Amino acid sequence: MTDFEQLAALLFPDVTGTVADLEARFPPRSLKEGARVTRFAPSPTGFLHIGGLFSALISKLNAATTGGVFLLRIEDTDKKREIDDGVSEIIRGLTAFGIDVDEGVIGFERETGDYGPYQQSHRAEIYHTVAKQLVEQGLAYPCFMTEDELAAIREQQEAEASPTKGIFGKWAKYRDADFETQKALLAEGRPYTLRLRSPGREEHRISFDDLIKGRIEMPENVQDVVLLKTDGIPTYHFAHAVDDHFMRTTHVIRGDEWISSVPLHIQLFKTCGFRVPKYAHISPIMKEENGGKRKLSKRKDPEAAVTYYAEQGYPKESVLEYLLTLANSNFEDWRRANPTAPQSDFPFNLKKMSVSGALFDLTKLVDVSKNVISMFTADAVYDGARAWAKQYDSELFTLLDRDPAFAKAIFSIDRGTAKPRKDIAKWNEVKAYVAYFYDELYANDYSELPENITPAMVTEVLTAYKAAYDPADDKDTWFARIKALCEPLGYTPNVKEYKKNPDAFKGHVGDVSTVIRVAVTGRRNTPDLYSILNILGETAVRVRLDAAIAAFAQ
RNA sequence: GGCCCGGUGGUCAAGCGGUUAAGACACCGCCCUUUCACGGCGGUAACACGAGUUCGAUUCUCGUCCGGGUCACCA
Repeated sequence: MTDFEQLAALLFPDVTGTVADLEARFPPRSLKEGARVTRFAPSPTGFLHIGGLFSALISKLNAATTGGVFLLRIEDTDKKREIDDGVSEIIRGLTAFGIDVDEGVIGFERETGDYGPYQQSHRAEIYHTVAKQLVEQGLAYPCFMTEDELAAIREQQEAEASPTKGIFGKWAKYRDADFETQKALLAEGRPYTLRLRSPGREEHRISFDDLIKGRIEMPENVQDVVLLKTDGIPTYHFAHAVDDHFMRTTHVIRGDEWISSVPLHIQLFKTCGFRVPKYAHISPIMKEENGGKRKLSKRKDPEAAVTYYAEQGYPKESVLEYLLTLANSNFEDWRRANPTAPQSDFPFNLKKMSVSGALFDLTKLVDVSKNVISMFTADAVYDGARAWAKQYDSELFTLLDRDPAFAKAIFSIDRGTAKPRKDIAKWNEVKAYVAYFYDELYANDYSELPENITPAMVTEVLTAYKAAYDPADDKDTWFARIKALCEPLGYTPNVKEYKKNPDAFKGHVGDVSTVIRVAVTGRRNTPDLYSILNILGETAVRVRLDAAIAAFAQ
């Protein structure tokens, strides 16, 4: 037995299997040519970030459009930062936006697929098996440096303005320790980390082709990075190499904050004897702040959390649709050409992703969402609004739930036409939109009446209209009736005529309509009045008309 | 500071050596119209800067400036 082998046996007495066993246990996938295996690998440290959702979406799309596999892996190797409900939080966020995983973690302690476990905290045996092999081959070594020593080194490197920092060269105190020393230290029970014995040379440069950013050239990694922490848990880097190899990930899609560690990752894959996956680094979603750009921050920006969109009541389709416009700029063209096609039909292309970070534009989201909702059926609007209200607005929920047909009738106004209304961008706007249809929400002080309408005019118009009102009218007769009201009262049914000769009339048919509209809805601006009257029904209309007449009686 | 990446209207963005420099959002105006919304038409507004290369640079090269990322036993 070589010293390395003896050391490995000492370090990993519990490891019985070999890397070859793992290769057999997690064989290459039999997928059709070109199928991509992608993954979303968040750590459960808080709410799901909109940037996380974005990269999950991209990964999902890549797998889906190539007939591959999209898997969810939980990177819970840092128990300090972990939060209790972290995993559920992530899964809730993903499913809320319809991003279903093909494989991996699907719930608390629940997972599906043959390449698991998919939670890193359950994969210790796998990491240790690989680590052991690395030690046997002399590619990794135990490092007994203390936190204090490390801190001192950092300080010194800082003072010397050393361009490359970290543990390498003369700083790597235990890199070349002989077996006797190691054995003695181990016997003492000294805590240690397992470090990579980096084969890199400072003057070497490597390059790789990022699927989004293109060819990138960087210095080779020379640092003896930590592979296993003192507690035996792997660092991100080591876990990434091991997991993405044995889960047979073909395309690693992640935020571009990782780009600077790609040289390390490539080196890790190679020294482990793994094939290097393809990388695609996504630019972060940014926010504007006093003229500058910065990453959306979990702390400062409520809109960073995906829950924000659910709370506001943006349908998931809207958020996805917006994210897609950020992802592929030709998405909007495609959407115009295919207004009703499901998003999954869009031929997503990684290569068309923007290289630089986009500012998150809430205004644009609102516009996108209005378009999305305008394509919904009344039933879908009802369902969306009701589901939202159930959680966030009990008063609205009660109203909606009480009479579905009534609510759907409201949502049906102008819906399904070539030019649907676009009044609603998110469900929290629904209450205001439907308010005057419900006596519980309806309040009218007639303050919306325009300045030029006098109380006397209100009284005469309303009295006349009340007499003429016939709920059985179809739309044309209804409007004809209103026009007929005009002349006896001194208004003109012809707006153009009024504009030509404003002094000859008290007003025009628009003013008459406005009086009725305000009397019945309390608003100057509403959708089609005829529809509103119909939905309200004769009784309610008459009650409101009478109330208005009474209000202006004195 | 070292190492990377980026810089086209306010925002998202096409463009890849010769274009009147697309389009979308926002904004403004007009039209349609019983209000609003929708829709239609039109408008304001951009290649960070400086040198090269070239007959010709938004497109290529270099420099400057600006922005972002990263330099942990965090991911």
